[in-house]
Amino acid sequence: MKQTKDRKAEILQTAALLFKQKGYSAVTMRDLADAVGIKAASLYNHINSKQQILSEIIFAIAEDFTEGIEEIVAQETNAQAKLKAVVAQHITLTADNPYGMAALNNDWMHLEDRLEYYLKLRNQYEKRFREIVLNGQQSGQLKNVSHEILLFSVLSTLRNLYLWIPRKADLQKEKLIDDLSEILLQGVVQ
Amino acid sequence: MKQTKDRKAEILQTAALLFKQKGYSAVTMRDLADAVGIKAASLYNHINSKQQILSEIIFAIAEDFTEGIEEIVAQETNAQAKLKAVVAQHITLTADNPYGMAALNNDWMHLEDRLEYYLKLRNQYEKRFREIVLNGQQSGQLKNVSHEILLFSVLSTLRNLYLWIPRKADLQKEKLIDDLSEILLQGVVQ
DNA sequence: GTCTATAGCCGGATAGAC
DNA sequence: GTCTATCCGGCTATAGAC
Repeated sequence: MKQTKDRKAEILQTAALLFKQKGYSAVTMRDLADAVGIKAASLYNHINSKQQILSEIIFAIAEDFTEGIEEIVAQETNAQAKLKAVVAQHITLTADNPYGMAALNNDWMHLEDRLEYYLKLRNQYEKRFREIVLNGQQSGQLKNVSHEILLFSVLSTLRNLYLWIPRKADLQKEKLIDDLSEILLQGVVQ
Repeated sequence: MKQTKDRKAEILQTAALLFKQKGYSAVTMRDLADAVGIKAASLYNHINSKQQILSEIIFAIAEDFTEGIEEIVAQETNAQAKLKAVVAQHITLTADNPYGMAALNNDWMHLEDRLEYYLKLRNQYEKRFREIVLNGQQSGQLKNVSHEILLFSVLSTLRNLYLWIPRKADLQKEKLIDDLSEILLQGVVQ
């Protein structure tokens, strides 16, 4: 009834929502089919396997992040501006696709054939982020605490945005970028 | 061969490790038995069900957190000291049981009978945390940004410690408490 | 306390009619 | 493009021997 392309997008979107709620392994093809309103066997006219669904959801986002941080690193701005740009990127990509972000964060270990490629992208992302932090410390803009703790702390918050953003119905993106950057960069104490 | 009590502790500990790696649903009783070095059927001499394993892992920690934050709230100290005490509690409990923390964070939705009790404990914890933040804002110690964003940001980092602490073989707990409190409270900019 | 064997159910995926 | 029917393998859990 529906066109293949629309239906496939609907399947991927619904799958991402279910993966967020229960995790990849706990979602069955029958669960997914029910949520879409068709029978499990019919899913296979649009996708080849459950594994392919996970892979498409994850890499659509992972590649955006990798490209985005390369642009930020290339900017001729100071470390503080680069960190704010990273915060903005996380907020923008998470707001666009919060359930996909959940899969990226929580279900990557269930990737099979493309697990190595995922790990490569993630390591590349963290390497670029680390460069920004180390440069900021060398130039005296950022505190000389362990860059590992700094990286862990900021990235933990950014990676968890998917838990928080969908609850804000009327998301004021620019305000969130300003407020969260302020908290992460300047702290919470008056 | 082994005593029931030792074996049960070994099973719970091994299960927590496997749950961290793949999530509750993707870990089979055969996986767990293999990792312990016995056959799947033998697990049932020590535990009643897979569900009971998850429940015991999660509530052992969840109750510690709930009790701990009640003590912190009751302290006669300012908001900054209370927040540092919360950071210290998270670091201590995570260092004691990092894999259990993973289950607490990622697998709680697979609780069946005791899901409501879990949600009650979690809501109580967040309520106490929110009280600390709101009091700190009213007394002028903490910035007047949205307390929701502040809470989300700090709690995201603390809840992700389980990903980071096990990688630090020679964890210097007191130093980590100082450094992470500094970053979360005072920010990263010089 | 551990084993082998197996019950009974549910998982992903395919075949073929419409 | 969706359906019914089904394969077959893997799942949790139990029975009963040692």
